[in-house]
Amino acid sequence: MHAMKETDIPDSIRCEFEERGGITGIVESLPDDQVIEDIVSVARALSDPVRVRVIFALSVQPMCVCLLVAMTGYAYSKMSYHLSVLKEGGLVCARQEGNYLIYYPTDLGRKVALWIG
Amino acid sequence: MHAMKETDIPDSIRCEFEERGGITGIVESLPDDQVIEDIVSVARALSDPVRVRVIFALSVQPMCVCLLVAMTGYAYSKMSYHLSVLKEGGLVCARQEGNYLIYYPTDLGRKVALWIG
DNA sequence: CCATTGTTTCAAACATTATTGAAACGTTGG
DNA sequence: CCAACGTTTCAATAATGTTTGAAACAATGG
Repeated sequence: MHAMKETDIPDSIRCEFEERGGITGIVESLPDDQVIEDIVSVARALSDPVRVRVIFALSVQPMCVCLLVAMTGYAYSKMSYHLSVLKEGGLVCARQEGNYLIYYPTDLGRKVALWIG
Repeated sequence: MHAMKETDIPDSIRCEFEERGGITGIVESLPDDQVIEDIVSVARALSDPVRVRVIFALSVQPMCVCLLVAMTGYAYSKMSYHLSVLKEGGLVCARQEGNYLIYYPTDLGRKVALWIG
């Protein structure tokens, strides 16, 4: 009879691997699903050059959409879309001032802009 | 004649905005394109839960693809694809050992795993 | 040399995101 | 109330990303 083997593992890592409790042990040491999802949504927000520029610009100073549009040359609808992705990722928010919407980074947005800078 | 106006700006930000050199000044203070692209490629690498789990797992300990496959239940080709995205983002690399490829985090990968954890 | 094992590559199907222009919404000033 | 302005929403299209299974590759052991 052949022994029941979990998975073949190269010698160089088997020992360390088993000390850590094998697959089960490692899986248990990973962050839970909610944390993973939060990381992913921030990462998604930063995974487009338009949005990275916008969040850097906003962390220099809050701006209305019309300024962002003037700065980038993009259409309003495009900018609006990207701002909404940044908002969903929790990186920016906005306050209304008269006819204008002024976007600015959240605390998280500021932290992230510092990290990646 | 109507004056040539750059863009209408709400009062609450005009002053600060002009002190910073207007659009030109702000654009100049942004990171240059290459830096932005690097940020985007790291962010893209982290913008999928599979990959976030993999990079956490690898920073617990280096693993061959077969272990990652056993750990997640994904097909080899799928895992291989995600590993290649992580590699392009500069977060992981691999060394060959006999028949096995053992993936491990780069310095950047380790830093990132610490930050986001 | 052959068969096996671990891994990658490829092309096709599929799913998610991004871009566009037009229309709608809310606020302001006349 | 009406017109103008800043902004968002929507639906259609275009572009990217992801998944799948089959085939190819490279290293190992017989």
